[in-house]
Amino acid sequence: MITIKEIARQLNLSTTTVSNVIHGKTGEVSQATIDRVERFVREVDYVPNISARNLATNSSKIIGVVLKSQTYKYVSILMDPFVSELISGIEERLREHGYFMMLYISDDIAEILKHVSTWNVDGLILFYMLDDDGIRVSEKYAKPVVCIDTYCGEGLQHFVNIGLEDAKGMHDVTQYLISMGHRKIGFLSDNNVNVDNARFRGYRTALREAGIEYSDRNFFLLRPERDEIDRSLAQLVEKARDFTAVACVSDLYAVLFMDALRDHGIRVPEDLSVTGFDDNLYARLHRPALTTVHQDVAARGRLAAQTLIDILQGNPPARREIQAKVSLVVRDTVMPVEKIDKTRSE
Amino acid sequence: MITIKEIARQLNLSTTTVSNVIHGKTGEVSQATIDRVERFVREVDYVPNISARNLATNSSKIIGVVLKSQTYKYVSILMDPFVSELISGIEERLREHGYFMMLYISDDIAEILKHVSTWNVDGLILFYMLDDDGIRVSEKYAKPVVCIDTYCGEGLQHFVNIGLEDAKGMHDVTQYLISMGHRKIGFLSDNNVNVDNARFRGYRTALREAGIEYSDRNFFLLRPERDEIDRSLAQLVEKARDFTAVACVSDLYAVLFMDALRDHGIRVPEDLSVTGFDDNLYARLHRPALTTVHQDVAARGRLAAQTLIDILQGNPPARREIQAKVSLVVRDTVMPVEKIDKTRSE
DNA sequence: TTGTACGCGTTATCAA
DNA sequence: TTGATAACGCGTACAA
Repeated sequence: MITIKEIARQLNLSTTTVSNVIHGKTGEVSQATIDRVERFVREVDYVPNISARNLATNSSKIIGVVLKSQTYKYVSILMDPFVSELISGIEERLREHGYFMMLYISDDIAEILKHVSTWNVDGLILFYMLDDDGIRVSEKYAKPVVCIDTYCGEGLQHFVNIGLEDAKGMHDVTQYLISMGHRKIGFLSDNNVNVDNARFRGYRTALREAGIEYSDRNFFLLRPERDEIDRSLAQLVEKARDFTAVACVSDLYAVLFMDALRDHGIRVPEDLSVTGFDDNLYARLHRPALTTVHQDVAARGRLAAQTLIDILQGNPPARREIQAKVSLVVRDTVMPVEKIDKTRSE
Repeated sequence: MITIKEIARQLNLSTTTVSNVIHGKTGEVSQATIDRVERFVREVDYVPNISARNLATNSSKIIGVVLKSQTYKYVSILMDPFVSELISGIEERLREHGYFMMLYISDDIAEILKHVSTWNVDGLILFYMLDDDGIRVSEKYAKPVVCIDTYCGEGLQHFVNIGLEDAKGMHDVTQYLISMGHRKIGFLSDNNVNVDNARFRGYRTALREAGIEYSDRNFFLLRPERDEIDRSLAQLVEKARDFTAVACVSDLYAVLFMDALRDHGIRVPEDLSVTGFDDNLYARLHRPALTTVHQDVAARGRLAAQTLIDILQGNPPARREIQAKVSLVVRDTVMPVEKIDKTRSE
């Protein structure tokens, strides 16, 4: 691998001049030398040594993408289609701007912070980090941080969050169910904090606006742990017999729930209407195709990366909370309630 | 961030001694200083600067994972569940051994090679690279390379490939179809080279062993391009009326095909038996659940990473071609042919 | 317009 | 048992 020093020697120039030409600081270099250097650099296929450059500039061109490894739903968090799509968007935008992505998958915040500082990472993108972890990062780490789907509480004032219209999306899809005549509408999730809570609030608001009463029985709480999920689904299927529709917090849960329903002889949408949230591959591949709330995940990834790059270049966004748009996608899992009552098998 | 030099100054020692203690080269250091240094290092939370270390050792702890971005099937190659799972396996094993993963997604081999040499990457994992690209990498790049699903031809003698029992898997599932009485069995794929060709050969072998004749009409060639796929699927559905079973080259295609069948009123498995290959989430989530060939993708990712680490530590594997095991998974998309004949709706 | 010389943090080779 | 000191390749202030 050829070095700047060697190029300078062969061209009978100083390393400064060569370096200046390579970096386009050609204000004080004669056109003749510029040409000479540029031609030679191309010829010998010069590639800078990033380690040396990082050492000299006290920076890296690395953006750390931090994922918590703990997950019930998949073997690895990388297998969550949401995460994959997000990363693909982040990666694309970072690459366009000459940054590199380093993935940190761990539950141990201390370990992550160690890596981040050994590599002298220029900025961080955090995904779905809970409040206290975020605060620990924020204390130890002075560089720009962009979060995704993290409802940043106090103490994270200098974080930027790339959120989503969670409440609006769930409100719209619930309202759609109501417009189809449904009044006994359940909400299915595995928790009720952060993103899930925002979606729940959208659901509640839609009910309230329509004058429909809510009770705790409406909450379909799924236990997602590997050895609990089947039993939990079976219970929720039984519970569903008292409802005409269930709005699920995610497409994955909607699909799992629909399959459980089918296994117990309850047809979707003839016996029960079901909706999802996210509009990922599951929603599109499943039959009947899922009525759901669309979000453009890759675009959010790009947005997160872009926001971080902007901050690094001295252009912080106007607001600390950015919300990406959602839209309702009507497919085949919702039926008007009058038809349901007619065909109901019980 | 505290440096070795600073530690040495505060402790009234030389950087050499501090560095030696940190690296456990304590053969020639007194116990007293060892303790003193170790305590201090822990106290000030010393973290090495990787850039400086890489510069000094002329190596990095980075493994490059190279993916070709070109893909019809997904927005980004990262969204292929196979790729996600593979990466998760690679990442896990690399992290366990103190290596870091850097993802390179591009179609431009030259660009990838440039990145690889700027970062002074210690080794490379290539996924599904075609022969000529592999050769170009091999020429410019002297460090260890492990391929995944790349049928390495000549000129890639120093590459190791982590393959799969593709032929055996397809042979077994085809044989299973035959054992259920099927004789009119199609093979669905979008090409017939490399992995797909190996699977095709397994299919052919099973037919031959059973004395079943094969003609080009048996090949269900899918056009996967975004604006072609629907028409292509419709044609294949029509074609399927002359068959009792179709063995698909992948779960994704099996699922897409089954949905197209359903949309055209052909039931699976009552009217047509369908099988897949890979046993990913699609196969498990789809209803009817897909009969398919199981492979443990994450395990292959770990194996690839482990093989590369072994090579880096001076323990190259005995064989250049390693084949991971597969096994048949019987679920609900295959029916004995006699039942099909009875219920056939045409 | 070009060149010299030093610092970045670490490792490694010697010498003490 | 420990310590100077020279690399590693690059960027840059300052000098010429």
